[in-house]
Amino acid sequence: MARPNKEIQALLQEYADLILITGGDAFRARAYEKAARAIGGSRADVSQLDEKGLRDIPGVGKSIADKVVEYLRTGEMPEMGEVRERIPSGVRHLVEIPMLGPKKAKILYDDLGISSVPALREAIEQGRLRDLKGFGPKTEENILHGIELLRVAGERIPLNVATELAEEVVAALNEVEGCEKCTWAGSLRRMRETVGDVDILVAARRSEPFMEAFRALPYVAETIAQGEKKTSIRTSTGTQVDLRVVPPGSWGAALIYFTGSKAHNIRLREMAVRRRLKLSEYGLFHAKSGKKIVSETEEEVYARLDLPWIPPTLREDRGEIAAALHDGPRRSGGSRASRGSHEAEKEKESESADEPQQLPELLTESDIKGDLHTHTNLTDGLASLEDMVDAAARRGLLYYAVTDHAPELRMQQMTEEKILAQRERVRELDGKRRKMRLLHGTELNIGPGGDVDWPEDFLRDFDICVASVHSHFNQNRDAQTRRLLRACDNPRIHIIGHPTTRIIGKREGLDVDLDAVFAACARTGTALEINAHPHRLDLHDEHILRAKHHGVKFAVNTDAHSLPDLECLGYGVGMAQRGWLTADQVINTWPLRRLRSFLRTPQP
DNA sequence: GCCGTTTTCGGCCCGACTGTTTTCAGTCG
Repeated sequence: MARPNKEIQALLQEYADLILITGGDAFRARAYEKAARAIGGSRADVSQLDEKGLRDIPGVGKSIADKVVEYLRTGEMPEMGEVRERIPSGVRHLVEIPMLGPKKAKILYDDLGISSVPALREAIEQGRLRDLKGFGPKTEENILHGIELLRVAGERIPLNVATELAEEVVAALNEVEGCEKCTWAGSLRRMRETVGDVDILVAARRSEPFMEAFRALPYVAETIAQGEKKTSIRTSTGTQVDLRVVPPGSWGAALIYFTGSKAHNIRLREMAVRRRLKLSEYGLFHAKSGKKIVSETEEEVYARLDLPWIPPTLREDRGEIAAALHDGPRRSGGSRASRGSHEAEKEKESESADEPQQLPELLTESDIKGDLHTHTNLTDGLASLEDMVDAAARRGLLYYAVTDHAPELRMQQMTEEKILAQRERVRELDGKRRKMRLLHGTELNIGPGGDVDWPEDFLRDFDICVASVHSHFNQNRDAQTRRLLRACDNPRIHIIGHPTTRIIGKREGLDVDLDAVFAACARTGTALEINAHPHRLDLHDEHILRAKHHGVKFAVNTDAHSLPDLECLGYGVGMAQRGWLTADQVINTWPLRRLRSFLRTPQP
């Protein structure tokens, strides 16, 4: 997505936050927030738009359009400068703490002069919040917990942010003369749900031009370390990026080494040692002579260790080595390793895994035929039905479900009339965009007792029903579990959306007996969503691995609320891969006929 | 600050929950 959009979005959002913190008009703040979201979600590159074009974006009026034009022209927004001078930037970080909003942040700053998260923690520890109006012991406790959540998440960045950054760095370094190969490695390549720092690997004969180009990137704020083989920088948004340049002949070994995980690498090195070899980022060598054996591609290195190539998303030391040994090196062309040592290895590695299994034929993004959870501006989406459908069709989907929010999510003001009118329009558009077929559905709200919004006979006429928890996050474990089990038992519900409802770094998942839910899903034929939104990624890999054992089916959905959201599918696929899923276990890889039959089958 | 077929002023998603209070403010979705 266009970088200026994100920049403007952040700027307007910051301005909205500051309006609230200074006690300004809440509606004015909301207007900025809305405009920020609309610009962030807009397909058009705002830096290419004039005032008129900007005002065509819903929620952007004359005042905001003028400010944006001014900012794009001069790099400044005068109003912002003024308010920034009055409010230290740290005060704004206070509202990033869950449970702490602008009103409380203002009190903390006005009465106690607290202008940073560490200062707030200190003030709580010193008991200085005790006589502040509206702050009790429970609030203190919640704030401390919120700070902890923030700290844990704050050191890591969301997968999409890291991906966008890595794409830019790789694109820039690919332009440097002498670049033979360039890609990202590390936890980003393994598609972990959050990323601590971004690792970039280049294959080239000379490293200096790359180090130089790297340090000169426009968003580099500081150089942390610089040398011949490695340079580390920090971006203006605080993310560390490491660049390693290796000789082209070492590419494969280096890519394995820098992709990790550490545990996976240790296992590989142990296997090398048992073969009287030595594995490093420069290659696989004879231990005694130091003579290089292989190092050019990942496949070669794995094969020489009697393994097929292992997909990066599996390299977490969760049994993938044992599974790969089970398969042997055949897939990658094979080697002439001695039979005896191979068999011994299998046994040894199998001991450490719970049960020997084969490497799965992993789900890939191209296996996904449709998206089964999406929104439009009929509720809280940013784009119209027509635009969402067009964009989905352009992405090559064969089918697409429109599932706007049901009435219990009251802020969306859904009614039967509205959803029926939408259904008519969906029927008209069905098959009209690159022959993509449309399903009309809804995202129901699972109430505190497990009931859902609309009556049974109204639900029957939807092609598909996703049901999700949007409220009452703090019920006790028993109640929460009963609630979800009741939803699983509802024959009208096909998919449980974002099953744990966690928001990465913001909100923990529900306290619920997930194994009971997984078992119920398997029993009733209710699919579990793998929500691809980078802030959710829910279920996550470990849950998927557990659910899979129960025999559950999954749906990898974007939950798109805007056109760019449709592009997030790959993050969900990454999570599914980390959960060792094959295409057949994911219902939206199925042909439409099979999917429809699954949706129609009355559940026991 | 934005918006409009009930409009150019006066609304602005609205209800629930939590923790603080003693009738309500702040936060969330």
